[in-house]
This record gives sequence, C-alpha cells and structure tokens, in this order.
Amino acid sequence: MDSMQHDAERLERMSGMLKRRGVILPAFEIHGGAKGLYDFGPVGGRLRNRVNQTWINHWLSLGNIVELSCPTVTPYAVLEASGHVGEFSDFMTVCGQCEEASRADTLLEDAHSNPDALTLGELQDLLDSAQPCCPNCQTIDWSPITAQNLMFNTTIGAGSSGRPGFLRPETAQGMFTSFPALLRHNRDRLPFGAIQVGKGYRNEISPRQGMIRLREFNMAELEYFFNPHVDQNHDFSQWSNTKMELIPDGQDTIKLSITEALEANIVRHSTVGYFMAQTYDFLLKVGIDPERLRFRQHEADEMAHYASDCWDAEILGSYGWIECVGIAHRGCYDLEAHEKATGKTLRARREFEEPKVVEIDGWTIDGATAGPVFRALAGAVKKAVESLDAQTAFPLSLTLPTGEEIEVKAEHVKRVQRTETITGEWYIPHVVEPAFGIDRIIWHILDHAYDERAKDGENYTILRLSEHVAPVDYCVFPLFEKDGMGQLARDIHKTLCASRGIVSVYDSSGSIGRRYARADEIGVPKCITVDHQSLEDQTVTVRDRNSGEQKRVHINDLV
RNA sequence: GCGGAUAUGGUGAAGUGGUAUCAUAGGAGGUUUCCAACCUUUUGUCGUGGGUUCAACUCCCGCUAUCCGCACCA
Repeated sequence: MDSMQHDAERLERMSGMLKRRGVILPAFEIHGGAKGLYDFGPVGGRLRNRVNQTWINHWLSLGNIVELSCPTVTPYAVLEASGHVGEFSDFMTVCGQCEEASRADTLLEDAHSNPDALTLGELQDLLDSAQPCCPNCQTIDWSPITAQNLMFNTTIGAGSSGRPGFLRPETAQGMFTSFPALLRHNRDRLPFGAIQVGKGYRNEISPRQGMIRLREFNMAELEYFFNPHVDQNHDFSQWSNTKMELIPDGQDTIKLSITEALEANIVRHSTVGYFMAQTYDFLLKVGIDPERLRFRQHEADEMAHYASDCWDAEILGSYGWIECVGIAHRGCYDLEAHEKATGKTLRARREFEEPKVVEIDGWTIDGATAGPVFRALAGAVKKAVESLDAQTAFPLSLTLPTGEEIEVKAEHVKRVQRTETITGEWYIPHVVEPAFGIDRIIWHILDHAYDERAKDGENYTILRLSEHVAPVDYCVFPLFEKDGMGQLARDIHKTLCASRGIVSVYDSSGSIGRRYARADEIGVPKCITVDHQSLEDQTVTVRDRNSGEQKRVHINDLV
C-alpha cells in the first residue's frame, strides 16, 4: 500500500475517533452543519482549555506579561486605522463568459505598477480602459467590481443610531488600543507584554482541510512592547544545545541554535529570536514532535510592509506543513497607525543618560502689539518670525507662505533667550508579536499524539497526549463492582474530582481491558484500579498510559 | 467561486420503488483475580427542501455539508 493511501486511511480513522469520542465535531450538525465552523466536544473542549491555559501560564511565567480580554465586536474605525479594512478586502470581478471570479488588482498588474493600492473606483476605471482578458477563457467581459471583505460585518447598536463594525479578525488590535492602560499598569516601564486568548473571525471564501482554515477560530496572541533604542539582553543560555530547523528566506533548511542564527544574522532581531525559542518550548510542552517542527522566514515580498522580520512556526501533519504560529517584528506600525487615526499619544518615555542642554536663542512675536496689527495673519507671522535667525535685525520685510508681503517692526517682536534641559523623549515602542493559531496547534497535537498499533491483529489506539493538555487526568476503575471495591473506587474518584484542577472519570462497565482501552483512546495519562488487595491495605494500582506499567500506591499518596 | 466525487444507527460499512442489514459502540443484568474475552437483554439510522408516484432511503431538481483538484487565502 502506498503511503499516501495509508495516510488518508489513518486520517479517516482518526477523524472518526475524534467525532465518536467527542473531541472535534461539525458544528450545528442537526441543522445540516456550517462550513468552517467546528465544535470542541466534551473531550475537545477540555483539551482546548488546557492548551489555552498552558499557553497563558507559559507566558505569564516570564514575569512581565499581563493577560487581558477585549471585545470581539470592533468598531469600523479601529480596523480602518489598523489597515484591516483595506488589507482584508479583495476587489472581485466575474467573467461573463466562463463565470470565473478574479481579483481585479491581479488582472491589472500589467496596466499599473501597484494596483493593490487603488480604490474601487480607480480599479473600475482602469479595468474599463485596460480591458484585460480572462486568464481562464481569454474573453473580455467583466462584471462591475465588487468588494469582498474577509471580515464579518455587523452593526453596533440598533436602527439608524447603529454604527458599522466587524467581528475582529485578530485579537491584537484591542491590545494596541489599550496601550495607555497597559503602560500605566506597568508603571511606565518597558519592556512588557500583553497576552490575549480568544476568538477571531474571518469570512473565508473557501474554508478547507478540516480545522486548518476556519471562519471562527481560537487564537492566542502576545504583543511584546519594548524600547528599540536599548539592547534587550535576552538570555539564550537555556537553548544553547537546542538546534531548531530553520528555513531562511530563499535558502535551504539548516539546523542551528537560536544564538548561532542570531550571530549569522539569519534571525535579524534578538527579540524575534527570543520568542522563536520560547515558542519552540511551548510547542514541545503541549506535545508537538520537534522532528515535525520548523521555522520558516517570510520572503521579503510576502512580508507585510511594516514587518522587518517575520518567522512562521510550521508543523508537519496530515495536511503537510502548516503555519501554526507567526512571529512578526511589527516595529511601531500599529501604535503609530492608531495615533494617526485618533490624535492620541501612544508613546512611552525614555530618559536620556545625560540630560541634553539646549540653548534657545531666537525671536517670537509680541502678541500685544503684533496681534492687532496683523490680525488674521498673526499666526503665520509668528511662525515666520520664530524661524528667523537670532542675528536678524528689525524692521524687516517678510513674504508669508500665503504670498502676503508684510513689514515686521521691532516693537512687534521680542527676543527669546533661555536654556532648556531635556531629560528624555517620547517614543513609540516597537512590538514583536507571536500569534498562535490554537485550532491548528490542537489539530497537530492530536495528529502527533494519535498512535495506532497492531494488537492481536487489530488496531489499538493510544492518544499520547502531554500531561499538560490531557483532557482527563485520571480514570478510576473498580476491578469488579462488588465486595466494596466499587464503593472504594467511587470514594477515590470523588476525592480526585474535588482536588483543584484535576479531572477524574469513574468507569465500571465492561472488562478491565476494555476500560483501559477507552481511557487510552482519549489519552488519559493514568488509570487507577481498585482490586481485592485495595480492600485490605488501601493501596491501588496506577497504570501508566504509555508504558502500561503498574505501580502500587497508597490512596493517600495519589495526588 | 469553478469542476469532480460523496452523504444510511454514536462510528465504519451493505442494500432495495413497498421505511432497512452487518460490524462496532452505548445502556442494564450476569460472569470474570488487570489490558477491547464471554452470555442475556436493550438503545438507535436513510443530510435537507421540493417534484414524480398509491407508495421515495431508492428516480428527478434545488439546497446544505464533506472529500479531491483549480482558484483564493494566513
């Protein structure tokens, strides 16, 4: 059997198991289902939560990270400022002959140097004049251009007072717009990070490949704000022996430690490198196989225009190499964009090592005399006078930018001479953003954990989940439900359930082997069995999922 | 969005113009001294809307969803 066939059959069996055991299910199935929307079932919901929590804990442990939660409903203006309204729109036109839909800017690439930047009206004019032929059938018969936005539209508020909005396409913008509160919370000290786990929405034209491209998805993003003028001094020592697989822009795969990659300038920024290494650790923690993990650098033309370096973590699974994390150096792009749109200050203060002493010597107008004389022109005159050299002599004839000729007399101006000490400046922090596609990561966790082995000629399935993310921690079985074994097992189960953060499942039906099999299939790490000996000495057997080995443990030592 | 294929218990499959079979799974009871054993019993299905017909799961049309290409996209 060729391996493609083998993989397809494995994928089919795995999907069946995920459905049957309530891990991943098509959403709204009794109503016929909905494309690009999935449920995490009773087992999957728990798994997703554990992945999220592991992610949150991973970053909180850095010490300067805060978690926040912003709305998914987002006003139009926010996403216009961030560039999403422009970036996430495609201008489509349909061929009247073959009905093939094409992007207008792609059709007009020969007719314009940068059609991507044009507005709908400009594109329409250009399409009418350039008359490109259909790449599919070569005819020229285009429908009017329509804007197709990949964001879900909504209206915030009712009736005529409602204003336009979108469901957010990423969680990041809320963290940028809350920057003033974040800075205050961190008492004006950088660097710091903000994390958010939540839903994002993109109205994909064609969701495909199961959980890989969804219309509503779980994302987890970190925005790390830092001062670009100072060295971040990241400590890379814990990764000195960790070789990561890297694909630099336009080059072949190499294996390097993150320090080596930075020294060779393959990874161009130390903070990007630092988050690549942290991301590597996180992915291994939740059970991604390091042999099926690599980092790929964005090519220059693929990179968003604001990013100076961008790496994707790609994971190999049933659908090939899939981008699951994007780590981008976004510079000051986002904060600056929101500053421009709102006029608010989204900056941090940095103090100079040495205060700068500036001698100011020049002129300004004397409002009491110049005001009445120049009236409406006074503002322009002030500006002109303040740009004059300290040696200027008055009276003086000046031509204003507006063309007026005026005469400035000595009594209209006064000399300004003072010494200012500037101790620092306001700057826009730079941002490195690791953005995680949680659904894609969960898919690959399951894919890497799903293990089928032949047992007595049949497939036996074990989900080898990491203990960090296993949906159920313990299964408790009485060997037989009699002689008090059932009661003791139920007591143990209750105690476990009452323990913080522990999920236990009690199961007494079927043979003991069947129960182990059920537990293995959803990746329960430990099974506890109460047998006859338990009744005498209060010990139980604890079976390890991966090795099948059993240890006798006193029930007081279980947790 | 285009083209092709598909849609039957929870899961995987067979089948027919007269409402359906098998495997597996689930529940209850029994049996069993630890890895899907066995016995009894029970639960549950033709994606959706319309048409043809005395009668449609079966034939026809639309819709939705799934899979594979192309296109699109992070």
